[in-house]
Amino acid sequence: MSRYDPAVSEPKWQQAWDEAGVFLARRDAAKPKYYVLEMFPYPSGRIHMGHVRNYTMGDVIARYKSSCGHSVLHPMGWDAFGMPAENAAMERGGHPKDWTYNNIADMRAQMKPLGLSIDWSREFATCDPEYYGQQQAMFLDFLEKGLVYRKAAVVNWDPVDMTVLANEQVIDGKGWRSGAPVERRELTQWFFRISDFAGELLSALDTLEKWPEKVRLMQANWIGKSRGLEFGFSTIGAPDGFERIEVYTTRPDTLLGASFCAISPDHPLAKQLERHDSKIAEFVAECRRVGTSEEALEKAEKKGMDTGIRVRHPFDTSWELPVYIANFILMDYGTGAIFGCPAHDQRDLDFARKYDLPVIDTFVALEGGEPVGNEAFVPPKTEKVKWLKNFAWDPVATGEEAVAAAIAFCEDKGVGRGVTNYRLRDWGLSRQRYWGCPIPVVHCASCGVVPERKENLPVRLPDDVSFDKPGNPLDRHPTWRDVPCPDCGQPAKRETDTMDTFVDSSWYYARFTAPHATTPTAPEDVDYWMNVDQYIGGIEHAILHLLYSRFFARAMHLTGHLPEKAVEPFNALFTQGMVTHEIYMTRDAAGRPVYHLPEEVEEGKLKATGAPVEIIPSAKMSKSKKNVVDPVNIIRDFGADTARWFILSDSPPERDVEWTSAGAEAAFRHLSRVWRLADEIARNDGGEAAGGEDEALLRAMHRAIADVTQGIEGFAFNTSVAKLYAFTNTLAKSKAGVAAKREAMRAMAQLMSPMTPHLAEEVWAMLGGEGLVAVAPWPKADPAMLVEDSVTLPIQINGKKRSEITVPKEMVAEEVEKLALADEAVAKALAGAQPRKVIVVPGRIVNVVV
RNA sequence: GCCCGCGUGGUGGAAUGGUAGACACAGGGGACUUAAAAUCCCUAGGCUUCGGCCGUGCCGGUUCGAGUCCGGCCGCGGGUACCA
Repeated sequence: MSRYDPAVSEPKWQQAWDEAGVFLARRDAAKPKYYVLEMFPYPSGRIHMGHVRNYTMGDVIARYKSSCGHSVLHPMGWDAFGMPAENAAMERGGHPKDWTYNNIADMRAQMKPLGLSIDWSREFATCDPEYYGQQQAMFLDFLEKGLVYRKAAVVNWDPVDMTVLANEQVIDGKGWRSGAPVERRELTQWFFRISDFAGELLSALDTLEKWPEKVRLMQANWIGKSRGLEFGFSTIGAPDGFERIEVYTTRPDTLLGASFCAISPDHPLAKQLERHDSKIAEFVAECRRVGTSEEALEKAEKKGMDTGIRVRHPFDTSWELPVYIANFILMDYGTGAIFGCPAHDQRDLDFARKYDLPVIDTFVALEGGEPVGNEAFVPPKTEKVKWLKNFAWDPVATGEEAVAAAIAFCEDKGVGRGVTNYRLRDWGLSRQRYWGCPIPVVHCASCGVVPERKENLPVRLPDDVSFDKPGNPLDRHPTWRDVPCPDCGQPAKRETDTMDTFVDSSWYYARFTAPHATTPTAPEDVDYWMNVDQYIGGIEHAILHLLYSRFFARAMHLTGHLPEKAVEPFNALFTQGMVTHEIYMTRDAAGRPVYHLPEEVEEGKLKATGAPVEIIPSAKMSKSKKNVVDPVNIIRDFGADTARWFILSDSPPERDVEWTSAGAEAAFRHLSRVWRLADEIARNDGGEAAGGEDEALLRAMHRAIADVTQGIEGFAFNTSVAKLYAFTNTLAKSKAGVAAKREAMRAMAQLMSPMTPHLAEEVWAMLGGEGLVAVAPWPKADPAMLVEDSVTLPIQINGKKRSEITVPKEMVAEEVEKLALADEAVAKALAGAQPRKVIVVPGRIVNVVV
């Protein structure tokens, strides 16, 4: 090779790694293990730069840990069930299974050239019957342990297509295909009892020290622990069976400011009323058209309707409050009914103003405070305020103290009880779709819901299905549905709902430890490999996927599939940012935007026509905006190492990174430069250095080892890259002798090997490195080579830098202070006066306060 | 709406509360070349009366010292339980 040619070099080294089997994960009692996992991809058919970024980061960690002497597990698989496969079948014909497996083959072929250190022998897809069969076995174990149950739940219903819609398929309250207004409909569905674990899932967050604080916070808020009061209003004029309305409130301290009671449109009382009252029926129907997502419900205009029913205030039976049905009350939270205190809650106040309800603002207020206008007064939780009116507590109390006192008072009076409530709801796993894991139960007219026998697993998806009609083809399958009851043998019907794809991704990490075991997990393998030491993926999974996985690991422990140590399956979590790109746009004759691929644009103009394009600032790469760069093209043009180097170089891993063609070219130029430098050093075998040059280079080398290692350990790959740039500059300019240069260049190869593994092998081989750099031990920085004799300190006057002095590293503070005060700039600033204060931070800074 | 982040030169970014702008991109200047490409070197926050002054989204606070900590805004992004 006479120049750096990744097209030749990269396949060569990939073959060498394969032949040496260096990425096969082996249980090795003599070594510490390290399990690094990137969130596995959905097989859309094309890899994108986000994948490249995710897997490159994982690869850096995997290769680095391997060099540090760990036995590394770094697997890859496919999150292969889900709606896109069914949509493709509906739009283009064909079968979801073929579409999915073809996509997997395509994506695997696109990924392999990246040179990732993946143990491909462990690959699986969640749609493999071998995988989902084990998932069904676990479902049956969960069922036996009471971790799964059935109840009625609300779904989005498209009345024209006669099918259930995902929230994503509801656009402005209408079905995405039919355009018909969506309705809410109740179905009996399966649920995991994740809410039973709410307290533990919350408290265990404290143990996840290597998780980002923001993720733990988001999960804690999602679980939403609250302490409140549950009590009953007795009703006047309500239908039989509704003598009381149970209410949950986190604000019992404001009970004396109550002015209305409101119930959810899905509350049993609302359902009862709508049967006999057309106006209520109309209003409730309107509420139900909003869809089921919390976002849609909360953003909708707050509306209510007076039912005509009244309730009595628990402290004063002559005090009557109206009962409204309100669209912002969620049936899933608390009891589906609230009381409103407009003076001290903004939403209640808006509601009260809208419907002309009383605002009782004399109850809680800061002394001398203004009466409530259109802004509610919410007492601070932890700050003491004076309560002008209260029923039991010290009038000077914090909001939290007042709540606790109010609960105690109510319990004492027998009008309610303090309860701990969680916002977290049980996890509904039923999906009315074909392309998912079948739920292994049978419905029998005489035996009820009967679990399938384990020896009959997997319950396979039938292949002969059609997608010419909307809805779940399993429902209309001629034979698959009809089976004998596993208990009594009478004709019965199989459950046609399949599982949420989040179930598939809630335990795949455990399956990777023994992907072909005939049980869900194998004890020796989970004992050795679990937990995942480093998990890497997008922040968009901060709540659902990660919370479900934490629940699942606990459930798997209770059913004997995971050891206790694995109930928190991910020791460390890293959430990466997105890959973004500028958007190039022109407009058609009608003024509508037309988007163009980056490769069709040059210097702000369309290559084909020369027409100028409008450049829209960087945004997440998406097909619809055409601001996508295909990794395959980058690898073709520059090689995988360039793609890897660039994606690691510019931005901190947790932030978004903007892909630019200029940046990619610069990365390629740098790698070429490193290659040339290595080539030059390898060819030059004569000459000795002038004195001191060798040491200077070797000091720089040890500095680079220390800094690059620190960058990798701290997930700051961009700073590792910057240090390697600097080290390259130093090496290129160095006048050191050949031996020192060779040593430095070999260190360069090793330090680069996690990021640009192919180039590193090439350079390593050029310089006579032994074996593969992929298996060479990680270099260690010599602490003696890192210390400097002297240090340059900035001198500040009143916090602004005015001068600097260079002093011996060990100089004591008093000496430094003396020298600093003698400095010309300082003397000038002082003008003969004494400084008020001198702050000397050893080794850092001197600040003179005048 | 609610929860969680993020905001630093023309651009991506660096900076244990301690010299803001490391490293790189784009730019400018130069060397080499018949020329170009490639490569190498130099330069570079803004303003300036050349004394300095101003600068990390905006406003305020804590501190000897704030990009960093606190409070309040603005903008953008993620999630919001059936997208994965």
